[in-house]
Amino acid sequence: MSLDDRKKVILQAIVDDYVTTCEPVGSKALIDRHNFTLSSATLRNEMADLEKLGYIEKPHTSAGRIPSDKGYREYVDSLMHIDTISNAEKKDIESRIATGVGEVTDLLKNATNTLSTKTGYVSLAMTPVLKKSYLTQLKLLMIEPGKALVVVVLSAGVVKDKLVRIPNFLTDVQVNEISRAVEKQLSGMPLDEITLITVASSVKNTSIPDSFLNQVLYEAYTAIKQADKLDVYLEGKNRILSIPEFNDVGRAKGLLDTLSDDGMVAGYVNELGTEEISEGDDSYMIRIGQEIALEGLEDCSFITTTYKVGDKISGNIGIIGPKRMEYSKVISQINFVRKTLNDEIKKING
Amino acid sequence: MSLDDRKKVILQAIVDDYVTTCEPVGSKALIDRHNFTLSSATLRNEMADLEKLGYIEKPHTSAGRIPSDKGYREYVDSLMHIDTISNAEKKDIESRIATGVGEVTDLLKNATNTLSTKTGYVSLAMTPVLKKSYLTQLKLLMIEPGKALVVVVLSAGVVKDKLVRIPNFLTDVQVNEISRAVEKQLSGMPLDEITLITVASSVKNTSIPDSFLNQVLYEAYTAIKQADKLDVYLEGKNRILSIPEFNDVGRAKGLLDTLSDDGMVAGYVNELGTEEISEGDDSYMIRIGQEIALEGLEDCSFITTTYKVGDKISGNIGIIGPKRMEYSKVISQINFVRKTLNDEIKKING
DNA sequence: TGTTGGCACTCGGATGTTTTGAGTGCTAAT
DNA sequence: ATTAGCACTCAAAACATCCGAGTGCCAACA
Repeated sequence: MSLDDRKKVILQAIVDDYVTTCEPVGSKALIDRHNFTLSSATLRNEMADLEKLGYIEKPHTSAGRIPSDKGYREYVDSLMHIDTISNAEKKDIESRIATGVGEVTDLLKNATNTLSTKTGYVSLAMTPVLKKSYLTQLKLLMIEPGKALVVVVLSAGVVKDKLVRIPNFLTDVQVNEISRAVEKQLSGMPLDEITLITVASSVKNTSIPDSFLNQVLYEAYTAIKQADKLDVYLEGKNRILSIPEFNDVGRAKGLLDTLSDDGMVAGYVNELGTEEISEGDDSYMIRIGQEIALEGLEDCSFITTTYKVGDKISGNIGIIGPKRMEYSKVISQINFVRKTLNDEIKKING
Repeated sequence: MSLDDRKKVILQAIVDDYVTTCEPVGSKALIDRHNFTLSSATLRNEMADLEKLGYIEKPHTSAGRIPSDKGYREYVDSLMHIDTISNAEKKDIESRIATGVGEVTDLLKNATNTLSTKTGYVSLAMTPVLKKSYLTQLKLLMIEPGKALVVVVLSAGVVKDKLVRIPNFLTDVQVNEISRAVEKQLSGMPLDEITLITVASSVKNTSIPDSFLNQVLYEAYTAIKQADKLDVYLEGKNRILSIPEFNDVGRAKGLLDTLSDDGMVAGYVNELGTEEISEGDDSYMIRIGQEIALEGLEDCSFITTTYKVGDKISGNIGIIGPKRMEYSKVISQINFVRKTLNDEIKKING
């Protein structure tokens, strides 16, 4: 017994109905809402089959059916047709993303914000994976005696900085000297090849005592390594509380607690990101329910896609919502956000 | 009829009990837990009086009493005695705050984090009020053709920066020239005296065409103004979901929605901050329930205190919790965090 | 006059019972 | 293979009951 066409149509209808009503759907209700040329009895038989095959399940004996993870999977893989997105909405998304932008991270913030508002779910974006990028500039900027700003510029156009302490008596001129020497040595070097040793060995023959020099270089090193860190933008966490599935404070807290651990989310998404995403214009990845290996997300789906910074560097952007989600709509939105984001990044990085 | 000593003791007992049990307290229970030399009947009379006076109220006819806002107010103003804080806890707080610190904002983040963990409530801190401070440095740093980093250093030791777009053909040397000119003109100037005009008029007689120069200066100006912005650090929002009062998703959402509007919270706290806080070592401000003019915080209390950066500049730090809160404990913690924060800031700004 | 034991009363919350109705599976007829 | 029909299930809603911590008030007492 496998999924014949009729079963597919029925499964599709069940998912569609459940998504909109959030209530288990029964044979009668299904007949009412769609004009099947079927009796409810036949439908029941088919539904019993679908259940045996694992595509739908019953919360309890005398209730309707809800899609299982496998059912959703079948749905997103081969049943749904992706929405088109109206021109008005396109305009809206474009203007939201392009507003008040100075650098790539601004775009990411805007994009997550937009996604969250548009979908009504939690959205997230990660900064580009910088490991694959290299250092283009490093500047030490004297702020006042004992304090300097390390400015790190990476190939992806990402700029990070860090305020560090330096020996009190170092002069403006000396700091400049170090700055130039380090930059000369390191610029162009891939980030993961930069070690404390390469940094330390970059400056030689200066008037500055070694021990102090090393202190400065160490700070420069940590600043570089810190720039390497993945940042996560999560938007719209509060919206979780509006989702019926999370009407229970306990559940909501479970989910929110997990989400508030940026590192954990980042790690997970990053891992996913290494999996293959086909290279089309409309490519995305979906993780449904138990497929998500994060505590508290058992009733959620995770839809991510990738954006690009230049040729090789990419990052992830996507949303987290309930399994019971209007996939077709959300996916169309994500795809358009991704497209806009890519375009805008190109504009910035010219 | 006013609050005689016995009534005060009773009110105190009611608040204490209610805070720990989260259940309306009745005459019998009160007698059981405290060894009053009173019968429950007398107690009932006294409680009826306290109710008439508005210090306590009944959720419904046949229930015990809970403190009213006025009751809490009386409690915090004259009934409670502030906890002392153990040495172990002091050490803990000190180490949490002083760990991994580079600049003042790091301290603030650590401090809010500490406060939230220690109290179990939401904690918040605001960056120093910068209006009273002045500009000490302004640097334009060429990143690549068309892009520059504006670094703004303020008297409070606060460093902010912003990546801006500049005309493509401007050279490193030209950017430096502008940078020096602007800094020379503006450094030492109070932030609120800096206007687009003062910035624009700071550079004269250069080789750069006016229209392009103006573009750069405009970006510098917005960067300065942006540095002027108050930042709010809010920590531990999730903890709200663990508070019995907010076991209801609707309420929790109301509160969280308000809190997620940083600007609104900042505005409110800032307004409060202008009110007088006495200058003792242990000074704090409490707003209880309806006294808080923010939607969704009707069942909350707001405890804030101020920290200092140098002589004149100060910022706020505090917590938001349920009205039903162990005030004495929380206040002692806030005070110690404040003290530690002040000490550490002095260390940094030396 | 303030205190106290006593008592009738209240009412939210817990517990138990009944009803309802949408849903199911199965069977026999088409 | 499809379908009408029927007996059965069970969560949720509606209704009923009970319990007890709590109250206010009164009359008696120090």
